[in-house]
Amino acid sequence: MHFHNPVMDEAMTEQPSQTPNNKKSKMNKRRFSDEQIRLLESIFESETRLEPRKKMQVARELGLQPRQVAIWFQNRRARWKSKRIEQDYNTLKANYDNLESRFESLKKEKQSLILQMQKLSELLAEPQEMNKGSSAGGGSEHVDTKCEAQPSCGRAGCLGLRTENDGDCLKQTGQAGEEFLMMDEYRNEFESPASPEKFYWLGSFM
DNA sequence: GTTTACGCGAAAGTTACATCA
DNA sequence: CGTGATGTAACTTTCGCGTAA
Repeated sequence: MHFHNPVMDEAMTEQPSQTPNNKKSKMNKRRFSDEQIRLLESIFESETRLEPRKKMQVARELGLQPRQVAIWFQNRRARWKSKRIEQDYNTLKANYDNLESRFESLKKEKQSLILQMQKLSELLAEPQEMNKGSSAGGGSEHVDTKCEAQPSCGRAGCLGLRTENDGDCLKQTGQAGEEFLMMDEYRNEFESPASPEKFYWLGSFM
């Protein structure tokens, strides 16, 4: 199969010059015919690079200069690459957006859990306030006076649920405080999950 | 075995032109 | 018809690789 090539007829006959001066002049640039493009595309589908022999053969078949075929393949590879980069970008962006929205909902969930915890602490603290006057009450839970001094103590052991180790509740309170502090740091750390490192770190929780 | 010069082809970027809204 | 945007053929520059001397 041979193609008539208007490009060859009108411009290439006078040897597409390499000199920049001629470039501008009368290089009557013509697009390749649909048939030529169709064949080039079908070849490109199976091989994105042409061996010199194959290039000559294709050029002969299409009625083009081997150089034209080579250039077409170069340009086609470039187009293919930029398209792939665009696709990769879209995929990554979709993944990122998805992750970000999950992160946002987890953040909200965390906030509501913290709120719940605070309310529960307050609820559990109320009976202790009432028991203050009657510490000799039969069968009542042991109330740690150190704990009363630390209303913010949110640890289970300090919520009137006595444990082996809550002898020194102050110490635990300190730890709990640090824990909340850390949570704040954590929140600040992730207020803007835009940096790749943070993004990576976040990934380990998902 | 190494160094050097050379040719070739590819990638990346640019230019010039055709086409279309 | 003129114009800006877009697509693409062709070009230039740069680099890496293979090869012969």
